[in-house]
Amino acid sequence: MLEFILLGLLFEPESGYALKQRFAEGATYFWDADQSQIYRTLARMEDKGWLRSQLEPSEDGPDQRVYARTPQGRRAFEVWLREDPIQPPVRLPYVAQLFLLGELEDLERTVEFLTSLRTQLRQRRRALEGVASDFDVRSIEDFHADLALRLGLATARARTKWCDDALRRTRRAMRKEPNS
Amino acid sequence: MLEFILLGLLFEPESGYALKQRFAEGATYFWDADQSQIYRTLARMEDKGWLRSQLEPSEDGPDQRVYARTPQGRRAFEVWLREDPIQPPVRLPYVAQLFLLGELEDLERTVEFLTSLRTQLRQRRRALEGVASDFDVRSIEDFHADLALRLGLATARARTKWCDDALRRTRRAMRKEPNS
DNA sequence: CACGACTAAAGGACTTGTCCTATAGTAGAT
DNA sequence: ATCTACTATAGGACAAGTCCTTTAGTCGTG
Repeated sequence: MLEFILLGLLFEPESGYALKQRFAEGATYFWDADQSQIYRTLARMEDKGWLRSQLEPSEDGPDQRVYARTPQGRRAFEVWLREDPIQPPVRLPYVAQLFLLGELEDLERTVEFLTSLRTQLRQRRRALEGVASDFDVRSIEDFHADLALRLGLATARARTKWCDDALRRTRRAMRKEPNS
Repeated sequence: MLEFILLGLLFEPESGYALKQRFAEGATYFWDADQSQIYRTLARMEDKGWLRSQLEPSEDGPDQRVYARTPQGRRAFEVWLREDPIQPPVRLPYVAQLFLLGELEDLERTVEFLTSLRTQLRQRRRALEGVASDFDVRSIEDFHADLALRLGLATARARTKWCDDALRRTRRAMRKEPNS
């Protein structure tokens, strides 16, 4: 997966270091990757012939290994792009926690949990809203970035709303059964 | 992560096989796990002293290894439950595809992609709605299961709505720039 | 009684991802 | 001069997860 994302981000040649920055900046809302993994993946991709690299002197540090897509790389990327939408494995740790929190029989703790979750969800929503606010669709690339961003936003908003509602419901349940 | 989910599901003793069924049935909306991984994880947990197991004859097949939580297991589980909500790493392959689809400069393909995605999202939504419809909150466990389910539902609904909107926007953009 | 479907457990091989550490150049502050 | 922060790459060790195969008991169907 990461291979194809890196291929996509390499529409112009860049170093592993710069690619890592790009995740930290923009791409965080659909993927994130460890520095170590990025370097290893780039190396592997070069072995496969999807990339070629060149050491280039840097102005503010040691030499950079700058990677560029090869025609094979571009082709592999397009094949991936034309695949059906790839769903991730369902893996929502905090939902698992919430689900299993039933076993504590302690609604007090559930309220605490949801309160903390609300903070997290709001943070994510605000982060996305921040990106969205200074976003101006000029190109077809921007258009797609905007679509992706809005999905994140829609998700984040639905979840914060759900969280508020869940808190209300839990507090109500607590008033009815203050013994638990 | 899986360790704690298994601890949670083992509120009563069960075999690896039965636990795998449970994922397939209900727990799919917050986690899924490979059969092979479940067995290995259970074995590891027994080594740690979180579980103990016993071979028991089965009525319809070979002997089952039935696992039960030990007091240490229960304690470890509670510690995990009391942790702050654990966010998963952001990893949305289909959003990455959509984002990078800009590089194809082919809105036709984007429409195709979104159409296919809509089918997938609707399926997930319907699956969750199916579970939700025959869901009756009787216990505090049910209450938490219901909260978790509703989060899935809210997410699924927001996403299908987003997808419909994205399709409309793309078709509109296509009429304006039919050359791309 | 042969066969397929289901129940049940488990290991091999591999990929992906994480955490930590090492190495080394550059540039500004003290 | 030295220290810190940032730029830059890379490897070791390990954890988590996937795919595939093996082994074996049970039960119903043809």
